[in-house]
Amino acid sequence: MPKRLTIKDIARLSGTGKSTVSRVLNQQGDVHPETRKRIEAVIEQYQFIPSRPARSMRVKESRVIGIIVARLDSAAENQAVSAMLPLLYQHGYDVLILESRFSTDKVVEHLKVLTQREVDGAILFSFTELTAAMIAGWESHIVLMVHPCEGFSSVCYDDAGAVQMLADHLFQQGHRRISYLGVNESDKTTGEDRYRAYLAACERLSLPPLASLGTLEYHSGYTLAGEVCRDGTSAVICATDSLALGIYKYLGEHPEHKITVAAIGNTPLLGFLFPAVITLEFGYANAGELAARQLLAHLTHTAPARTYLLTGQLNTDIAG
Amino acid sequence: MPKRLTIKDIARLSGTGKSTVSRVLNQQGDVHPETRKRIEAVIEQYQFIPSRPARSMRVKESRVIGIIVARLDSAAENQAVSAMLPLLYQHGYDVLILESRFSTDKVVEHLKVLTQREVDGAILFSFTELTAAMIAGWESHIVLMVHPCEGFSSVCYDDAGAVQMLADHLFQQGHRRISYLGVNESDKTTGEDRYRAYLAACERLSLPPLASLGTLEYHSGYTLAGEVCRDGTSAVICATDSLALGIYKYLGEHPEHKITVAAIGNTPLLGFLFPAVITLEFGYANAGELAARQLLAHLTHTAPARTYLLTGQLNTDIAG
DNA sequence: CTGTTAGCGCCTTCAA
DNA sequence: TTGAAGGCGCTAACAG
Repeated sequence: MPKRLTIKDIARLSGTGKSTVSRVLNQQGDVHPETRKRIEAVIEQYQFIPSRPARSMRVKESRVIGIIVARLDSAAENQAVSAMLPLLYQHGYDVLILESRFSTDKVVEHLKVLTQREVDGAILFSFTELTAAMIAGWESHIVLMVHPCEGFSSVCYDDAGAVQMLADHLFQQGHRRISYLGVNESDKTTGEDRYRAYLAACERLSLPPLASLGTLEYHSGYTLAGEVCRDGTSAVICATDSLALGIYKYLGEHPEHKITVAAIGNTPLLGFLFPAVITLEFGYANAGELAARQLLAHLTHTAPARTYLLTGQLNTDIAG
Repeated sequence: MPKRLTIKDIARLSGTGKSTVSRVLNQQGDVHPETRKRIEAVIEQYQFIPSRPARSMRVKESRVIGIIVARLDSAAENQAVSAMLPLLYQHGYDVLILESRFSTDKVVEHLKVLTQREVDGAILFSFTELTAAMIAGWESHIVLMVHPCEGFSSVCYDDAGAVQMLADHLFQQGHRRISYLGVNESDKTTGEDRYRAYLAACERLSLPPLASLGTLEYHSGYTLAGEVCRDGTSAVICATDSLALGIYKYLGEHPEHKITVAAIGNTPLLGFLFPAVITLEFGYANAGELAARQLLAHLTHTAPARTYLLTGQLNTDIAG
């Protein structure tokens, strides 16, 4: 056990005082270039790393940020988190990951824990039921994902634009019976917003709407598939890639239907199993990076709250 | 800003000294029941939480543990991690999650970071290339997942037993041509161990082996499917659930084959899309919990290194 | 430009 | 059983 060195040690080793060492460590104040070199050499030689707890205690900032995901096993959230981590670590922050499972209770509980842990900031994957009141007090050091909220920074997806893009694309391909398989409107973005956009698209393109709304799971897609694959439907837009998987299962059992499937999402599996699918994906990684940067901005110079709206990208690899 | 209280404050508030408060906080030493009650009341009333940095500094233990996963988006790893988190948090540990992407370089780098952060322990999702040398020094406070290592605690899966179980099951169902779709032997557990077990099973059951080895991705399963779906093969064992997805894609395009698919893994998607699949799953959540408990054991009372070998469970919902 | 000093909040002797 | 005192490693005045 080499017993970690302290700044006092390296002060002695480089023949200076603690404060000078501290100054070069935090690159603040003026230090004579030569003394600096000398100190840096010693630091390098002994691989000295200042103690975080000691620094935290003194400075009253933990250098920790919390991330509350809805589900640890969500592909989209995972991609976003993967993009955040390197950035945050790189800026010297530790990251605590918590899971809400879409429970507002869990969120407020986690937020309380994060407060107790004195974290410097947080990134929260939000959802419909979450109200501004639940995150009150965090405005200056939190960024929301997916769901915006007045007065808070957030990075969200352009749900309406996505459905619109999908509908237009299918229309251009000649489809005149485009139905929609979605999610219950109680979910604001994935449910209501996307459904509304579908209805609007039908209106705009003068198409007869045919839709069915269920839950997020692929089971729901399978169950509801029959309701949208009829009346001469030639294409269906799915609010979610898992829903599309459900439909494909249905189509596999009902080969008489010749239907084009389009979906929002980016499970690579979907495109692999069913190459004909048309997919629109938001850049989740990109979103994560944006969120992390915005949070960092909040933490360094008090930046104003800002909302990013990410637009999707069409993905029609195989289908002509 | 209510400005956090310190133990000094609550000492004053409860009319005692700092040390007494500290004693009840750490439930150590003898404290008069009455004084204790009084202090606890104040603590409760003000929702007092002692400062972690201050405690860490004094006690020289960070109460942080690191988890290095191979891939953030691995379903199996996610399940395991989900099980660890609550346990660890519950015991007062913060958790840092890092991603290795199967790179030994990343692992040693992360391990170094964890050392610098003075974490108390770590859980590492290991893989073939990882050698004992790379994790030297961690023996007393690390637990490995998936791959065992001499002198270190680990929780692993009984790969050989799993393949054996699958083979026996298929044999009992009357299959006499059972082929194998696996992973390159350069991967010790998923590759070599499972393949060897398949060969052994063939030997034992006097069946002619027919196997093909590729990579972990489902693309590989699709590509190699043709090589194992012939010579009268009636069933194929897949080393991995993703491989099974590849086979199913192939089978979908070659309906002339009537083949039973069995696989190790538990992607719920697989069973949903192809209910006839026979699946053997290790309890990943269970594994995670075990690992967390073992690490906690190491951290509290220096427990001896120990290896857990988890056996799988057959899953044949639909298939008769 | 640099060293000295004084705590940050907590735990741990050491007396009382 | 309890309080006072000391110091963990670091930063931020404050003198030089």
